[in-house]
Amino acid sequence: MTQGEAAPRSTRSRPTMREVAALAGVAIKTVSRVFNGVPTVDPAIVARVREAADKLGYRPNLTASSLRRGDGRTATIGMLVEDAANPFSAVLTRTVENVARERGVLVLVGSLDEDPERERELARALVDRRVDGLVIVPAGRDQSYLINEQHTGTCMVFVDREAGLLDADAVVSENRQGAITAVNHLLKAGHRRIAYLGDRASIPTAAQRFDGYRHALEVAHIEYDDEIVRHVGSSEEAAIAATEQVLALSDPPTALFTSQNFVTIGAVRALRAMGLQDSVAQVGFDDFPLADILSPGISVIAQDVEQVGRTAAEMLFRRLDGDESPTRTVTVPTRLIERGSGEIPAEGPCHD
Amino acid sequence: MTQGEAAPRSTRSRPTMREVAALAGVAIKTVSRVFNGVPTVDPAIVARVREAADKLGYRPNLTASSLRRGDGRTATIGMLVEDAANPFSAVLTRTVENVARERGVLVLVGSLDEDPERERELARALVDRRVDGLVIVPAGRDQSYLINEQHTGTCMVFVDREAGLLDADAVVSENRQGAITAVNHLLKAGHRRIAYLGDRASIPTAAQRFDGYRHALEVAHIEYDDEIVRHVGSSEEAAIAATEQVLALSDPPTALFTSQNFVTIGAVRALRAMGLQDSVAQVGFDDFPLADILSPGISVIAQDVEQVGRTAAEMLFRRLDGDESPTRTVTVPTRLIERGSGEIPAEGPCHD
DNA sequence: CGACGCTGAGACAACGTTGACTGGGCGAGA
DNA sequence: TCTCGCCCAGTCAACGTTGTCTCAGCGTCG
Repeated sequence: MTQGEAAPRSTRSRPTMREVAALAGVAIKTVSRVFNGVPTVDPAIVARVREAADKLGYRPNLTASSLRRGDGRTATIGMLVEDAANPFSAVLTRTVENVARERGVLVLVGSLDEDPERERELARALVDRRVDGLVIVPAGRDQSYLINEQHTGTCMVFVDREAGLLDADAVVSENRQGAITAVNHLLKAGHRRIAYLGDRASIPTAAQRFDGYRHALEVAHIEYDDEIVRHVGSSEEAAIAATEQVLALSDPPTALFTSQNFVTIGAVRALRAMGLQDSVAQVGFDDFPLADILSPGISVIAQDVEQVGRTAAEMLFRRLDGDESPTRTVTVPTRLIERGSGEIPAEGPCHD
Repeated sequence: MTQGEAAPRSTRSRPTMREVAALAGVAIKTVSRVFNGVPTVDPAIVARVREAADKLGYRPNLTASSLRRGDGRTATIGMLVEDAANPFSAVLTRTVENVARERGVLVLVGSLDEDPERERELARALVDRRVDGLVIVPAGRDQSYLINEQHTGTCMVFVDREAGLLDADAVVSENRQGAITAVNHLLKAGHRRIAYLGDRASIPTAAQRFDGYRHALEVAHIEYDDEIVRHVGSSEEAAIAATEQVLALSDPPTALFTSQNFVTIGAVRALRAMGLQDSVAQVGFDDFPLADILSPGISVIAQDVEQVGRTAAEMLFRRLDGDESPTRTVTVPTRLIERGSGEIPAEGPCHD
């Protein structure tokens, strides 16, 4: 809490083309031409205009420009994620930003916190600012409120989950197959009693992963037991509690499939607190930093978040460039990373 | 890569107030009044206008509005961070977003990757879009290029590092004192040979932390030895290499002060690879997820990123509300979190 | 030497909206 | 009954820019 000096505020207002034109002794339209790189302007005049602009500290007003311009483009896209602070959303944002930057496009970011109401509000706020396109990780299950915007030319791509009640492009991870891979991996290590701990079942990705879990068990002829299935939401605390509960059962699981990031971490904490990290196997869905450095390392089904983000951004810009092909959903593969926790063998009598 | 249906694109263009007015049978100005909540409109007319707007799917154009409006506010601020994907930046972004949201303000985000050129480009891009204010984690050491914008009424707050050659508000963490605390903590555990591993010295925060390191050693009458000081940048790989190097010295350090996030994590990896995690002490600057779950847990000087972000956003909005008090720099305290790695005692002959 | 095309710059209107002003209708007070 | 003032909706211009059109000047070719 230091230093200072008289703060010079809003002394003069921002110069406009009019003022630059006056100083350079040309018409306003000529200034416009110079700043738009129109080649039919006398180099001497270009120099005079540039000089005048520099002297005044002139910067073009993109909002006015986009208003007048034919295409009405704002060179801005909107991005709605679950929470800008979480690693998945952060990496996604950055990847989209990278693609956008190549085209001089900036990204407006909003966090939804899984609140469908907020999703609508923020989507509207973005539309009101006339963003050229939207990248949305939807919180709700009904995006029909965007149907109007879609018809009036706002391009949009959904990420991680498909849009509900709206025909739109989407990029998703291979959730169901990833879950199947995870469970099969545990089965291969001899486990027959595998708990499922995941996010609320109302969340589409969670539902798909759960579906994969059930499918894999069914194929292996293992009876489904909802005693060892918990849809706990995405908090570490809830995951810790759930882990403790299932392991306190009279017939506890020998392996855990944790289908969401924070759930995985919560389970890791719980296992360590109980000293079971080396005897209960675990495979998590979604990789996380330092998963490899724990002991044992945590085996995961890793999503390729960069690929998801890049694909989504590229699809969006292709639409903006006029692609009118039918909408599609691109599925990005996941892959198993073995680090130790998923390879812990089942204890007790061997069923092989 | 599935599904599809004829994609209906840009069929009609977005409706305007003119069209709503025509449908409702009123003047365009009346529509404007309705959407701005002006109370002197007949409720029956309000209803008619709203109905017409809904039928057309009308949404006001904020860019046009802000152009015409007296204050010229766009209800958008710009945020430039080091990398939207890294946890520090992501949390910062989210905190600023939260404060902005309360005021109906959206946030444009850009990543600088420590590139001063990019900083200028993106700052310009934001100014060209007439953002109401800027929150900047500066990459360069010279922000005088913003002097014009400052004088023409663009408010700005710098975060994590103060602005160079520009008198502007800033919110920074207690870097020097935090480093002193870290080193003192290691001294208290009996260490006399403490390595410094940090980001490039050209980065202001790194320089301040390094300064704290030297100061603490000086106060403790320990001779400075640049054999065990490495300014390695912010990559894990470089940190791993540096850690290996200093520990391979004939007179290796018994403790490490790692002054940056990725450096800390790199050192953690290197120590584990060498099996030294329980014999070489370590204190890191900046907390990171799962630091507590490692064994030993990693002791850190934690920055209060939320507080930094919130403070910066609040300062910015106070300026936007007309605060013309002298600029100031707010310093947010850091705190030591003991988790084990920093409490490992010095081996060998005791000097006490 | 005159008509013509071309080059380069300016005039004007418009993008979608709102600030400032105008004007019609109506009730109240003289 | 007339006037004054108020209430409410409409007209007009302007925000900063660019698309369209116009026009002056000049070189060229028949």
